[in-house]
Amino acid sequence: MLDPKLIRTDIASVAAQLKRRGYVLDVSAIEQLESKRKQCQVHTETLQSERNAKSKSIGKAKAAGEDIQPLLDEVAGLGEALDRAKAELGEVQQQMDAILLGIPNLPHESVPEGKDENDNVEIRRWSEPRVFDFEIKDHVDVGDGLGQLDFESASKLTGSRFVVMRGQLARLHRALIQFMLDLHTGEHGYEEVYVPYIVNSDSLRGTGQLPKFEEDLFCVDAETGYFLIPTAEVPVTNLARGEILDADDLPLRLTSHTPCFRSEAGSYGKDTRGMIRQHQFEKVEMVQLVKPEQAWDALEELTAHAETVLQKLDLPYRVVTLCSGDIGFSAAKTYDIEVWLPGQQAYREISSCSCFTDFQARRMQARWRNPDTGKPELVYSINGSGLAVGRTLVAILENYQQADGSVPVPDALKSYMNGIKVLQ
RNA sequence: GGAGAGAUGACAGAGUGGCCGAAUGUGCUUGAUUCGAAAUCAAGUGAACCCUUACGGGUUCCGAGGGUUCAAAUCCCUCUCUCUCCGCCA
Repeated sequence: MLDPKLIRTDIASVAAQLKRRGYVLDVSAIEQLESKRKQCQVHTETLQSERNAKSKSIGKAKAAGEDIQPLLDEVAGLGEALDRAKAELGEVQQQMDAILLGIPNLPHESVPEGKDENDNVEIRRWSEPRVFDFEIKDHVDVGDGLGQLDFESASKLTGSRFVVMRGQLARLHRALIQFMLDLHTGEHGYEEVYVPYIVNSDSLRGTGQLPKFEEDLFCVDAETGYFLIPTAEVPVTNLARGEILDADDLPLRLTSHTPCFRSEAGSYGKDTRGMIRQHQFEKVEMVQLVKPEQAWDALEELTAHAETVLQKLDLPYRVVTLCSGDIGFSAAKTYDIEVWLPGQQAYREISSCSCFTDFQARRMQARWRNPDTGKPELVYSINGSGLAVGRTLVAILENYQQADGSVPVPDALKSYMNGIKVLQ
């Protein structure tokens, strides 16, 4: 959520910044609603103040043993007027909230101008795609050749966009999770957290998935408003919801491994082959909650932490800055890390690292106490995948494959594989 | 699943209709005292929002939501969560 004060005082500038991302702010509607809100609120609060004063005098008169009937008569019509004013104000506020919750974050000034993903800017590459001297397979064929990757069983068990892994491959998948968590906790200064995989709608509103993107989620129970998490970002960031953090605890660095569940509504026909786009996948997530002045450095740092995973696995990748038209709803700036997939002859997203400024924090009232002012102020939130485990497995299968169909275990994972050096 | 108890400020804890945004204690901040510290004394110490250039004024918040009333932390209803005991269970 944007700062309502900013929208009130400088709506032209807000509209101009939102235009960069292709969002048209309905300025006149907001201005109209705002003036109505002001009028209603002042009116309502005046009535309330009046009622409070009168009620107080009734109390005093009664205590003094005076006749309170004249005072009661005076206040008689107030209640109804107040009810009407409250109802009107509530309606206006509800409309305003609905608008505010639907406005995306302002892109950071360093975000390149652009319309869609074609305008994203590559900022660096690491390592070179390997040159193969045999006909390469994609991960589906590699996994199938190993007899350890099974989409048919998964579709029998559930439906499309699920997978079953077996044996060494299943173990490699688990090893990746272990490796990533060990790296982030051991070398990057993150605290590991275990969190619920089902969250309530308040949490989803806090990080920005609701109310706008409900169709992307799996609802567990409409009655309770419980949803499966689409990313660990939701439960982990919401740990700070409604809290006032100690300045000494910042920056707060948390990492968590969770499954992620996405309905993938609207992506019919996209990435239907293989385990690139699944309804269920594992991810190790990094979240940082920081003071505003630390935020942009923290985004660079967190992105580097994600890159380290790929470097240690020796997987070629590039980093792109998403352009103003392609950044997500809640983000002010996003770096996508894209790993090289030989099977597709393309770089594909494997991590998305974003700074949300105070956008999420305002929605969830996540604050820290600034010792300089003594006042609670909104934290800045940053998160990124470190990494998407399924896609990392895909990258390993495709990049490490050998002519005979076997796949050597990356050095960084050997200690987790109980002696297995090659998947075969 | 059954029975019971509870949810108040950073924490502990009082408060059963008006004088309660809330006693008291602890903590914290500032000042006094001290060479300094401890102890002691004094003052201050929640949040959100609105109006106002400002000074200042106002509204809301005692788990959440609804209701009764001129007036609700206090009464009524619903829900959530916590604790104790029993049952069941990974």
